Amino acid sequence: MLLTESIKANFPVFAEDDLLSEMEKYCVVKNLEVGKSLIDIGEEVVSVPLIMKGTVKVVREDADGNELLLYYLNQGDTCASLLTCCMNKTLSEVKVTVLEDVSVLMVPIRIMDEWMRKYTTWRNFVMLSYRERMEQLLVTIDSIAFKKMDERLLLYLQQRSSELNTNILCGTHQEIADDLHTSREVISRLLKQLERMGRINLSRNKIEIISLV
DNA sequence: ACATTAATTGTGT
DNA sequence: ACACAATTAATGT
Repeated sequence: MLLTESIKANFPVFAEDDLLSEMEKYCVVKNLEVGKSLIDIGEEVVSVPLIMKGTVKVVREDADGNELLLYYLNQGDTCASLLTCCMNKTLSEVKVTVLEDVSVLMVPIRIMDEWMRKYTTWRNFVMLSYRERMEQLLVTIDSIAFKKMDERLLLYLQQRSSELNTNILCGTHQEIADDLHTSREVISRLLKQLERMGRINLSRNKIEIISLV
């Protein structure tokens, strides 16, 4: 009842009553605070999170613990990588950590096979999540491979502001630098340039976007 | 309200 | 990349 309502509110695509009542029956809501981990690399994927509120960060990691940002997930999103792990019954390829307190709907893996067959809306949701994530990752990979840092930063700001649907991004220059694998100074200087061009406004822990085009 | 401290940001080399 | 200065926010008194 209450759960169904919040599912509807956050994932309007799930309109089928049967699917909704099964969700109500099998899924659980998890609330996690900043810094908590949803899943780590190598762990078994027992359920897939649908984000109802908050933000998480999905990363890969190399042997020495250097993190590679894959993508952020916000309200209405789910993790494409975990979906594949789920369907192939493989261990998690990614680490998912909470960036802003989240409330997630955990969909148990065992029920998903059935839903894929039974519910068109579920299947479509999964496929769409894949497609969108794949497209976004391709753009990101292109920018890593072919673009200079100034353009990569621009793309980063664009992606984050459109994901969150806001002109104001919170966080430090250091965090951006970590995401883009560069030094804080480089980011500070590039941001300063953008500010001088009148395209953003800077203040502590905050970037206000005026125009990125 | 003021002083102290810590964190973040700016800049020259 | 490093070193240091400047600025800002947080905290104690």
